[in-house]
Amino acid sequence: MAAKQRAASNPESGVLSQHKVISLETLRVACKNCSLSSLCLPMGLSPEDTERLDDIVRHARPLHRNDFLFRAGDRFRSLYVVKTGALKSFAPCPEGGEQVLGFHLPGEIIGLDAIDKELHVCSAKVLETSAICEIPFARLAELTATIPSLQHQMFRLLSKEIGHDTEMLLLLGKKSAEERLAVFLLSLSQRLQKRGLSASDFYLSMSRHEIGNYLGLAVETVSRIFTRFQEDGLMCVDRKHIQLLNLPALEALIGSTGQNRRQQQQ
Amino acid sequence: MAAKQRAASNPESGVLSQHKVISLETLRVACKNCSLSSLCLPMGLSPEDTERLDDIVRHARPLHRNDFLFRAGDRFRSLYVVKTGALKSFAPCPEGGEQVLGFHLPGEIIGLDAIDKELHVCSAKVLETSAICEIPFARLAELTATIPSLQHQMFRLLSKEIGHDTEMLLLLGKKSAEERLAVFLLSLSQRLQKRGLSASDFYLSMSRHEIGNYLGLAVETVSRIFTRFQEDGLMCVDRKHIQLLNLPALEALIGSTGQNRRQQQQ
DNA sequence: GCCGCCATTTGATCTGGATCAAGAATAATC
DNA sequence: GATTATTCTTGATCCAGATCAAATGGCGGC
Repeated sequence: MAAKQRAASNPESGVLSQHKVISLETLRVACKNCSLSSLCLPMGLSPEDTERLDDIVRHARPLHRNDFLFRAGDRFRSLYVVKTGALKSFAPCPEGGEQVLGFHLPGEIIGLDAIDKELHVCSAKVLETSAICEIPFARLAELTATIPSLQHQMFRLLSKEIGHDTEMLLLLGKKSAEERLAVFLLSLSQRLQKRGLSASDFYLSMSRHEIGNYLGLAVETVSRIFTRFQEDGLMCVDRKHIQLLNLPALEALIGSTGQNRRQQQQ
Repeated sequence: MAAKQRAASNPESGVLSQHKVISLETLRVACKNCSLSSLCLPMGLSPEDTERLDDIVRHARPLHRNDFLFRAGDRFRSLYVVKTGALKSFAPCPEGGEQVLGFHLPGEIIGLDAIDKELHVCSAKVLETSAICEIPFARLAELTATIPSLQHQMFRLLSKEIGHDTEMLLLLGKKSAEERLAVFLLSLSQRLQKRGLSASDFYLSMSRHEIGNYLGLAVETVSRIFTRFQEDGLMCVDRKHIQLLNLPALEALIGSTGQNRRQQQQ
């Protein structure tokens, strides 16, 4: 299987969107042995509690590009954790388009927004072959009731998601196109780094279209700004392959530097 | 009880921002007698469990316009529920402005985004004299561990907040200024109605500036669109006093009608 | 390897809403 | 009640980024 050789030969390569196939063995890794546990639900749990959590986690077979993990309207049963690969979640717009709500990398949890109505209001679609852990929510809720630290971890995760959405609101409400792209690239960079991959050299698993949609920009704008960043020596773009050549300069773009769009409030 | 007489004498008056003074008695109302319990944490709890929740809730003295409930950077200790009045929450922008993140009406919970980092990342400021229940989070977490339905209610609340943020992302990412205002007005209308107030006649407790900031628009745009809506017979605006004259037409503005801004995806 | 489709880039033009600039209406201060 | 400071409205102008239009380049399918 192709993935095994890749993983064995080059465990640190920043390959995010390469056409790799997931080895079945990868899927059998228990939470306690999972390299993502520090990013995921088991974070901070005792070994015993981690094992109890592990008992309810289902390790599904890998999904492939364009597969749906779930669709808007589906009944909510489980949360999902990305183990390898990448997904996007998006909400259908009443008029027929969609709003990309997020991209999900290994260790990230999908489906938290569906707990309230017990209904998925957005869809999740696979961007590149992905292995995904399924956590039936009813059983998780039973478990959290008896493991205080897991309960707290769940509260934290839900809260973190709110905090993230809040940052996005600020981004969409106040930042220029350039700043949005800079934030996007740096966010990807940091998240990949946390997963032990390169912070400055990676492959995009999403299209320019999806990036634009996510950031509230037209495809053309995304493309133009990528070119501009490249001209300015901030990055090197080759199709899906991204190299960030000047992280500090990108960070500077976000903060006080580039005057952002709309007026500042009273 | 003051709340009761108000409800009895004029249950439909849409007074949201009038300079009313909160009776001290209002503050003593236990959760089980609170008219907001159906919107708030106790929702679905048994009478006994509600009482246990009530034991940990602190009823603070009323806060006045421009008071801070908490500030960005404060240590997180408690969640807050608006009992009467209105608040706004906002995040400071790195460059010195702020992004209004939400307006909070009676029955709504503030502070969920701070659980993760145990730090408030946004500030909450009082728009009009408000009575607020404080719920120390540590004690709430103890309680949720022993009351499964309360735990579930907490999960639901957190999830609902995520869902709400998601809607805002769609609004800021894809909708025109007109649609944003329509969504804003209808959202207020619906929330007031849930609280037993008029859905079509109310007072705004926030400035045009704050509305614009919240919706990612300039003040001038807010003002202009209010005038336009008025010219079109959709509403009647007099300073802070709003009367929605044609709810269906406003709703139509949101959906398929007005072609919205940015392109539809892939 | 060849064909056709889709994604991406680049250029030209258009426009919604920002920004600038005054007034007008209210509210706060003394 | 006069004075000053806000907030809100309205008009004129500007511009970032959308939209339109085309050329180019990869890639999947066969």
